[in-house]
Amino acid sequence: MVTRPPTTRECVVGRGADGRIALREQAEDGITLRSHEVDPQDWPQRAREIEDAVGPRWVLPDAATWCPALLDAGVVLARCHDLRLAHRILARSVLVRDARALREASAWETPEETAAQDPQRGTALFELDAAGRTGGVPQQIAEVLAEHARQQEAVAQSAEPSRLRLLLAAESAGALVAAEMHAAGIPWDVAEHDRLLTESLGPRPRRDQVPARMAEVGAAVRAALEDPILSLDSPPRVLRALRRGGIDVSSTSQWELAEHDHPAIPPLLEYKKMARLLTANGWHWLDQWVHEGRYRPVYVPGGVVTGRWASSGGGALQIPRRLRPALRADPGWRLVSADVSQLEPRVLAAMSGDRAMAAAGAGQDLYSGIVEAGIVATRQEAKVGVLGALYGGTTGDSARVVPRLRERFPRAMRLVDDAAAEGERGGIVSTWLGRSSPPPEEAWSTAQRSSNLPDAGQAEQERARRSARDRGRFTRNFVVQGTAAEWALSWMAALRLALAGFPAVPESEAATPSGPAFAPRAHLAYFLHDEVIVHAPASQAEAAAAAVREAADGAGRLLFPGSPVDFPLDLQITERQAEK
DNA sequence: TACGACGGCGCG
DNA sequence: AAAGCGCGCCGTCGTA
Repeated sequence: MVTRPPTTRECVVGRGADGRIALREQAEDGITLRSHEVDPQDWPQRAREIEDAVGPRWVLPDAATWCPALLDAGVVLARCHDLRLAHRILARSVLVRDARALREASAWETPEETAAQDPQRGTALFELDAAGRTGGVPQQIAEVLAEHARQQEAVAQSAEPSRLRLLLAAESAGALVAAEMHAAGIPWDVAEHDRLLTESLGPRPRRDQVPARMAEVGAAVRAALEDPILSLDSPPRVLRALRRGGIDVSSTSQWELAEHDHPAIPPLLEYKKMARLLTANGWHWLDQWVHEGRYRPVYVPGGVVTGRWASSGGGALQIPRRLRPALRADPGWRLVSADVSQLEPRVLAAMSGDRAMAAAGAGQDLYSGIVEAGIVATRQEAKVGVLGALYGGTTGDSARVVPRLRERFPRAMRLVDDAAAEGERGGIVSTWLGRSSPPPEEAWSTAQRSSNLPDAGQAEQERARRSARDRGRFTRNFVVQGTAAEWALSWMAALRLALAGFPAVPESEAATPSGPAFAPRAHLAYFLHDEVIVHAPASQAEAAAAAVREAADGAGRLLFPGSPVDFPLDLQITERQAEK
């Protein structure tokens, strides 16, 4: 029997005395092996040494605070535990049997998301607020260690330690990915973007002027409505003008406008499209968010209650499809773009163990599979029905199709129906790995209770029932959307590690500094719920594509061992994104 | 003048 | 076409 000396598994990071950075290297069982402090200017180098020598799990107060400076110095951490994100999950997961200690550590209860980040701002490691905290969470090493201990205890005593560990690892990997993607940026072709804008709107006008084509189209609307000074940017005024012109609409939304036949309608719809493009992704956006050929949005991991990412500034999750051609690889590089087909219904099939639903999607388009199984007549019906099942559709086609799905996919439908019922009762639901939905607000519960009292009026009862159904639709979707987010995080986490193992390509292939810490190798560049884009040297594109596929298979096996559900990808290697 | 609500629309 | 879920961002408008 050989006893090996304990090896470092974790390195806890915080602030020490006199502005120094404190490190605690710990063994598997939490025993401290080494405790030291470094000066801030030595920190990236020391982190690199520890990373290379040990490859620990880095326990960080908040990866969003710590990673930028490390990445600036070219240091990439392979694994971390983000205490801020983990706290949010554990403090309200129903799998945690006793979350009191966590909830009492109120300094870790931070707002849902960070403020929009000024893209010009530097990445100073520490900007202390009045309470001596950075990024809203405590940084002092003693408090960092205390929180880490609370979290480990909470997980160990939970009903499902292994699931929660997976969730926290995935969430933390996501935090690293977000920091790295922000540092790397998305390769963006400014000239192509400008060309698309000019094509649609006319050439870039002088400051605050309306682009020429847009002005023409606006003039056509005013002429058709015989209102020469009408402001088209004010829905109420446009609505009044439309009604004066004899067009009976109740709003100015495009789908309602599209139903009417009037000479003002086509130019108005076109104007609205143009205005949207100009204000959301026009030249001003380009100036603000794209620098040196890179678009750097601010991702907010865990920013949505379901666990999806949000974004803050730059509109990372809303890039219009028509601008996709501006996404272009560097010369000699490629974009490896992949999205998962019907991620949410597949996740539902897997988590519910619904074999019929798994079979419908096996190796093919899930909606077509539903048609082939004779459940509905058309792919469109299948899609509307499935979306209705996931979102709680009660009208039109989905109301007609959902009962048929309930008959043929009873286990899948029971899972979402149960989640809805739980939500309507005011209960809490959880994702596959244990992220729990927020409890109802106090006002909601009060309204539900009072509507049950004998003297409650008809209107009050109806209002309460409607808000119960609203909440039911939220919890119905929460379990699926949240589990899909977990699948996507697992996918990215595996992919990230695989790409980090790619060799750096020779200098000649590295046209522009690229990738995490600007190593010239394939790296993640974009993520959107069920889609990733890898920016890869041409020589690594095929290998990156294989890694994307393997990571997707791996995510399925990790979350749903033994499940027959597959997660097929639509994958393309291109120099420029297609418009789609 | 500042700010939140809201309409509208982009994304999954 | 939207519907049924989750977002962010822009501009307007009413109110403080």
